[in-house]
Amino acid sequence: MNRSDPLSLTFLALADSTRRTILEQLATGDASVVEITSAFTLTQPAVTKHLIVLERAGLISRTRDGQRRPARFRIEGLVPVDEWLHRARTEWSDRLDFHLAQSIEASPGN
Amino acid sequence: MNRSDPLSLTFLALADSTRRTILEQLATGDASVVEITSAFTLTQPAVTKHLIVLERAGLISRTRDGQRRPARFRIEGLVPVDEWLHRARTEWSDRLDFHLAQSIEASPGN
DNA sequence: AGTTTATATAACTAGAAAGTAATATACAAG
DNA sequence: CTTGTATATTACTTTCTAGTTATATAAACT
Repeated sequence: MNRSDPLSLTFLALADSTRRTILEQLATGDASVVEITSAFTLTQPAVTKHLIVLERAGLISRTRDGQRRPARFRIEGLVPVDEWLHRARTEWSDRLDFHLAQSIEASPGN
Repeated sequence: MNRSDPLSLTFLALADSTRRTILEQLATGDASVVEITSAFTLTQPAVTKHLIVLERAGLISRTRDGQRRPARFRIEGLVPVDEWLHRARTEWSDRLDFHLAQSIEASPGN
């Protein structure tokens, strides 16, 4: 298997503190590439690349404002991650509980 | 910034469908390297490497059973991700709502 | 039209990640 | 103590990622 499926792309986009910080900044409002760049010790092309990663992950959209192309946080992009986590916490922990119970039943003294 | 902080390590570990499948398998109970390997078309060293990535991310622990070193799913390892997501969904969406409200207030007709 | 400003693209480098085959280690069992 | 089995490690290759500088494109402004 590889890491080019949508969920992997989203997890991958989040696996970088620079990109998470960009999302945090975007939560305060849309921001242009120049504005985002000024928050880091990074060059403009580096920021543009991060935005491409975030966009492919569905975590931002790009708009148009004159010659600027501001980025906008897409909170819906987090839904698949949220759903995966929810499954892990519910279904899986059920199963974990089940197997734990089995072990206890099978243990000496039962 | 880089991607060696704990949260990035966890997101990175999850950004691979093979590793997510391993976690899913472990949710049905502990499994040895050989058992995990048999579920994939991968060599044993490749699986060992994936387990190391999952362990560094805090998502599994390794136990000892004779010559086997079964892996065990650590559901607690998901807590930091869960917290990050929760912050994003609550605080951030509050701020997003706030800025949206500001835009509406500032718009012509108000 | 020419200049400035914002963003994107190209070409490149350095380092990390995922995989392999081959080998070493460690424990179990005759 | 030798053999078999489970896992780890080493050495290597390939691909991907993040960053750079330099340049191209595109819109805005005189």
